[in-house]
Amino acid sequence: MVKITDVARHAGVSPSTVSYVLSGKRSISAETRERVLASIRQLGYRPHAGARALASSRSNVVALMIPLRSGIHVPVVMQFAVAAVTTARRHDHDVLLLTQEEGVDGLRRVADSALVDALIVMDVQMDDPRVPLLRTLDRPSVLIGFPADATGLTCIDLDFRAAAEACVRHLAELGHRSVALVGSPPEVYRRRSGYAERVAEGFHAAVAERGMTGALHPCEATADAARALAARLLADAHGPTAVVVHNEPIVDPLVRAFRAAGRRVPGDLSVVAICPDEVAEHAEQPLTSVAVPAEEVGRQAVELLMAKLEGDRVPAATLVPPRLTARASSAPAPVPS
Amino acid sequence: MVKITDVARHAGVSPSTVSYVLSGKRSISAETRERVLASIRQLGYRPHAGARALASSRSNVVALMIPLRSGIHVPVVMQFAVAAVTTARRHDHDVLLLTQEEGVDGLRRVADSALVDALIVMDVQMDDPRVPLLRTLDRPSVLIGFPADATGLTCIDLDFRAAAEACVRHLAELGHRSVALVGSPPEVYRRRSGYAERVAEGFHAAVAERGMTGALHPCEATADAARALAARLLADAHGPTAVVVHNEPIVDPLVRAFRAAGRRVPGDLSVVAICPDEVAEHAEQPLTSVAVPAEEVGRQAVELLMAKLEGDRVPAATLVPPRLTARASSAPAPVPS
DNA sequence: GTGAAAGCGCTAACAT
DNA sequence: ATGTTAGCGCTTTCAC
Repeated sequence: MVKITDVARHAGVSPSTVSYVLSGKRSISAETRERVLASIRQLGYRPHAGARALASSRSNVVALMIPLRSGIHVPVVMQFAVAAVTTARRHDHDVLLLTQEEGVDGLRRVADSALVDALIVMDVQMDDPRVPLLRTLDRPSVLIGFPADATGLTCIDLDFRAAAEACVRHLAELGHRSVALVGSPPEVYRRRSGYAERVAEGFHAAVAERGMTGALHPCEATADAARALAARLLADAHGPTAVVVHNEPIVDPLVRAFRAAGRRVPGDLSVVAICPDEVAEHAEQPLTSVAVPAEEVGRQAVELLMAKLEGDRVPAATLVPPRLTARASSAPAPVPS
Repeated sequence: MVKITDVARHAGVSPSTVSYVLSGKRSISAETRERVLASIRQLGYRPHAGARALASSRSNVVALMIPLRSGIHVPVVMQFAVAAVTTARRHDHDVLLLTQEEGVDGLRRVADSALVDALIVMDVQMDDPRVPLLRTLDRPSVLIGFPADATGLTCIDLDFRAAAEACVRHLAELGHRSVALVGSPPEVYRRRSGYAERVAEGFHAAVAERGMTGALHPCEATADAARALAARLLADAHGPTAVVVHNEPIVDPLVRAFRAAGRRVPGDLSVVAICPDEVAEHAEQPLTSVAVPAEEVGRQAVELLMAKLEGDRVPAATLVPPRLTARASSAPAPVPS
């Protein structure tokens, strides 16, 4: 293994000069720098990560804890993780992958052992056991999602409240007066995931504000459940003329069930989804949707973390504004017959 | 930060004794061990990962490089990654996440800097640029998938050849004589992914062996492409009575297209898929399938890696045998009218 | 069964 | 602008 002293000898300088060339923490004459860099290249030198971490108390690794639980769309998690890794690399950091399963102890372990400099946790619940830990940890962290009490923490997520409002507004502008929200599985509400609650809040607020009617229908993420719910929604003669869906896996089955029941989409029934753009684009019929910007959230989460590592102050809350794209699944409300 | 000398003082022993209690690398009297462990607990001691890595030249971290490319089913990658992390943790290792994008340089970087002790790479191509590097690296690695030349490497994957054969055998036993293989997108064959080629080989071999007829049809992973392909397959009066599908995203659209064209599945046409069990189970109609055992491959890949780290010899090739589960999409071939 | 002490390879404070 | 050197916290010989 080639080490910093080898490079130093080869370049005819001291080890510290090599170190400073690499870190840029003090000015080096152009000539010396070139000589050192040439030696590094020729010898194929790579600083030893452990030695560096020990001497500098910086590992240049961040932890990313990903959720495993049901009711979470897997591709979104992947998109997020990939964006996080890509962004971290741009800041010369690596990403250590932890699963939710590891829980609070896992976070404590990697933080206390100085394996990581900072942490990102996804899928934060209203009452998340990891939150108090993160508050006491001496290392910076960023949460994806908002716990009930976010004091002293840095959180980021899609503005789900505004997302739901955007969906209702879009439908209201098309003349719809009665809408339904097809939500996450009941389990998600039971464990109080903030995003699900916020979608419901935004939906109800927007509906109330406009004097519309609208109800929340939690739904399991299975085709059967989607069909059953579709049947219930259609059974009511005064049922909704539009549906907001926030439950990726059942978007397609739900639309098919409406069709199978003889309803045209969007002729008789409009559908707006809150889902990743790819899901909306690749549905059988392209869907009007508010995007779940996993890539952007992942990128920004890491940017926030890096800023904190640099000692910068960052906003406690970052709400990514929703972006609604009108596609083929929403249309003016049918004229009452 | 509490360090090993703090623990040593607190327990009234030397630092080396604490170290040995933790590593178990020499015998310690039960009494001393208890006293040391109690001190560790009381002080909340965690060894510094960097210091450890420096002194022992072992980081207890393994790199996992995941694919990003199209034509790869995302949930399978996730399943694999989660299984790898879970298994690594059981062996007291952590997982550093790299993206395919980082390529050969990324692998070299984490290996040469001693950030990781070992590496796992997924989605290995027949002619993969990472293969020669892994061969020269001084650190052990395990490849998911088989390159054209696997000399000196440790590879593991589902036995795709046997998987295709199992599908054909199942159909042959049901009396089918003419079958089609709906494969991966053309791009996947172009970049020579081993698994796609092996499925094709196994399919053709099994078909030939039984004097059946059968052709490969690569297919883009879009519903449109699936519909177009279904139309082509059904246009031929002497077309197949059964289809083997190895392309997760289009399994459902394909079956629906057959139905829409008036073919009953499995009455007129049998369908067998090579896909994760969840896809087969949660399809509109449960599908007969050979499972893609992502979880098992992930677990075994890490077990192999750990064995290599211990200095054990491991098999160069591990082919996970296919497991076919008959479900509602395959039935005896229709009687020729 | 236990202790003393020499590094592991690097960074950064202190020199000049 | 560069060199010298004292650690960073741990593992592991060597010694008893």
